[in-house]
Amino acid sequence: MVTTKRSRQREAILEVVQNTKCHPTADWVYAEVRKIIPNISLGTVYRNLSMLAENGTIQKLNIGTSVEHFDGNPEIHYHVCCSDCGRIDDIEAKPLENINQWAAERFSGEIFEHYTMFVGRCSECKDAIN
Amino acid sequence: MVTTKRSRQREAILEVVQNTKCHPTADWVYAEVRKIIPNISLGTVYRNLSMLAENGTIQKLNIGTSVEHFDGNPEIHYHVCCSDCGRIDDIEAKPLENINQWAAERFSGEIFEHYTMFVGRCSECKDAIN
DNA sequence: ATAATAACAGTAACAGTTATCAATATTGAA
DNA sequence: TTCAATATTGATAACTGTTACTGTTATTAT
Repeated sequence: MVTTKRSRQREAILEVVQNTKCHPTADWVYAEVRKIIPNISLGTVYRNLSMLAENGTIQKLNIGTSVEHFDGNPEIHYHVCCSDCGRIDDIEAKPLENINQWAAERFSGEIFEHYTMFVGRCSECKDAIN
Repeated sequence: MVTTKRSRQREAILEVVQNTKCHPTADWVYAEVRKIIPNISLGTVYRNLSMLAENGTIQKLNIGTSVEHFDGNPEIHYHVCCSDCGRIDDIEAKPLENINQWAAERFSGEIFEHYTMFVGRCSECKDAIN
């Protein structure tokens, strides 16, 4: 039987990811968690982020770069990547389910779900221009 | 002044990418091009794929894995990734431009464009089930 | 032909991530 | 409480996909 034991490291990692809106990378989480547990290892951060994503507590995002990002909100939702500063913001809305139907009508197989990434300019960078 | 010189390697790479519908990785292209130019180097494949994507002849795709894929069709369009076999198919339609407007209404910044990746089951895998 | 230089093959370096392993921490039962 | 079983850890090596470097080769304009 495979049980799961709690660990202070995992709990700290989860707290860091849940308490930011910045859709962090493993490295960013590592730097933050080290403020709480200074000798935590990077491998532990990776291992636990994957574990938490696997069991649906958080989600792993693919934002179009080669680096993986994480989201403390496990609900699937859209994101915007600012083309000026790279920041990732949420689109506060439910995914458009009818798009799956639209795609299915144009595809010979089946459609289950979709992921959409917007590219834009965040409000801060927009303001900075003017 | 920066000129561009033709090369047999680049032309072979382009032909391989344009003559497949499989949205290949650099490694796959490398294997194919070696059938034409056996001693071509992997670095050359990467260099030219990037160059061709940069100048808009082909496009670099991010399909949600850590590996980059390429598409001989430079027009932006949607894709479906088969959750059974991993194959990537095109959705034969223009991107839904009004989605940008929809997103902009739910976001404090600006929206320029979007990328959508569908997850589904290709027709072959669908048939294989029955 | 020739000079200038873009592109090459081969290979080392790099970044992000995963795997390995002995030591440590957590857990449930005695 | 102690204690045995074992999940998790820190440290580090290994791995993967990609990029950078370097001396040589191929393309191009003159």
